[in-house]
Amino acid sequence: MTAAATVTRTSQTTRALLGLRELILSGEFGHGDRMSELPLVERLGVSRTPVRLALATLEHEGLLRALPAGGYVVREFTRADIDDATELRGVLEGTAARFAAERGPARRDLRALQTVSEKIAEVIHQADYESFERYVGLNDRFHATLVGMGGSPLLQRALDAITAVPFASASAFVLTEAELPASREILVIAHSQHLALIEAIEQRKGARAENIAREHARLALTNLQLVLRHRGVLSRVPGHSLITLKEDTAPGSGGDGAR
Amino acid sequence: MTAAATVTRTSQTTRALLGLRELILSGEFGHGDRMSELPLVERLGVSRTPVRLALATLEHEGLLRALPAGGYVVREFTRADIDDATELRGVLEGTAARFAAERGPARRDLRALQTVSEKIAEVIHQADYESFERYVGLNDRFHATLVGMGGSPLLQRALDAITAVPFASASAFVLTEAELPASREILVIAHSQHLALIEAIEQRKGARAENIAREHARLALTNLQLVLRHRGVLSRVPGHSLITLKEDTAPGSGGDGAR
DNA sequence: TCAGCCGATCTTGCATACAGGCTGCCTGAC
DNA sequence: GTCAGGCAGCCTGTATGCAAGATCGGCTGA
Repeated sequence: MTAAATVTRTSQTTRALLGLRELILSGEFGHGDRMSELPLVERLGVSRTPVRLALATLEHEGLLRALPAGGYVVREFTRADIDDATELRGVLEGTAARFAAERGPARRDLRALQTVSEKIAEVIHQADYESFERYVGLNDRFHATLVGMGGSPLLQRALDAITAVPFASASAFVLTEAELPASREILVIAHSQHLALIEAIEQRKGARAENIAREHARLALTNLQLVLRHRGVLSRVPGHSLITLKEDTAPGSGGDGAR
Repeated sequence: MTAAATVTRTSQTTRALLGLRELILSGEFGHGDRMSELPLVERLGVSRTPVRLALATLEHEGLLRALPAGGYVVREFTRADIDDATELRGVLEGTAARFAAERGPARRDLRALQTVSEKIAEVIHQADYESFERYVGLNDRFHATLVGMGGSPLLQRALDAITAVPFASASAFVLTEAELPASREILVIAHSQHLALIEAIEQRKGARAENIAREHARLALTNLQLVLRHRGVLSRVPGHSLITLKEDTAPGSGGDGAR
């Protein structure tokens, strides 16, 4: 107890939650795998109580599915789930943008969006991997600011629930495509949408802002299609083991199809 | 949900969850009240473990708020929260309607909507309290069918999260206004919107369906305003004790303000 | 050889014991 | 009289013990 005391002030439940999410998203468990408590206790170094609480939380988040007879299994996500989650993210972010426009954005929020946007403009004109990493951070900040400008905690909660789905977050595939040729063009398009979004909000054009945000989210699906044409890179996205793409069962190739 | 079916399998956690929700919504606890575990154990007749699990669930649902130092308090809902929740419900139901229209509705789903709609048409032309009760059931069924037609489990989840907010469900105020004169007119309007919605979905006009569903949700706010003009009836809505309407804090009246 | 039944083990759900921390009150000293 | 310090009670987080249930495998009988 004293040994790890310096490591963390976090509670056991938090440690269990983070550890479990990491285990699941890293592909340690595939979809359908049962999450028995005792092995997890051993694995995570905490007792059953926090593990059980973390499991319940992950079920609420949608990463696990509760069995009728008790216990949890890792959920499966289909291509349709990703499409749905992305579309819904667009709908909700669009609503946030509309709210921001209708209610009149705060001057400092607009400035924040513009500042992030300018930094993004610098980053996307470089092609190195580090720039892509910076882009992810900036992009997330842009979206977080935007959602915050909606001024609705409930909306924020709903969005958090949606983006818990693997692959549904705003910059899910950016790092994946860092090495793909067409990637930079997509970032350019995304940046132009950001600019248009800022303009629409500034001019308090709610409907336009909403539509732009929706279309902006759909760009992620273009990303997905791009990534799917280069199968190899998919495996570096966290949570890829939870996805089942029907056409993915390539005939004859075998590989890890053993399971 | 499945009311009678699960009665036999009543786990302690489920009992605690239902009991707690009942306690909170019935006004037993006001907003800001701390939900200590031991008193609840005594009250609900189950041990701390299921109580704790139920508390965590209610926090995920949004009815409770976790304190930084540990423990939970009953959340407070403002008028802005209700407005937001209603608008968001409209956005999500609108999305469900759009999905249904775009993907092409199943024949039997359309029939179901029409059947419910015809029954509603009969009910709204009677003014007795029983008819209002039947209306609530039919209305909920209409909305549930509509959301199901969206074909998106994620959307369904998000909507469940929204309507957990007191006053945000589709027929939150209907029973309240059963005795108010203007109520029947509102039901007539709602019914006409239902019909338009069915038509739009049938004709696969997604944008129209979406807009109608949004406006349909906003009708609930008209309801709310109507109810607020007759303060007395508000107290029979479940969860009213969680709402703080700013103008509602009459100065000096005291009453149960003793906390 | 196959099907059905029985038992053992694993697993979860529940209860409770234990420890640490926070709050608030009380008392003593200045 | 006031302030500070300490103490006690409560409250939560965590661990573990216990029992019921489900599942799986093996054995037996037809």
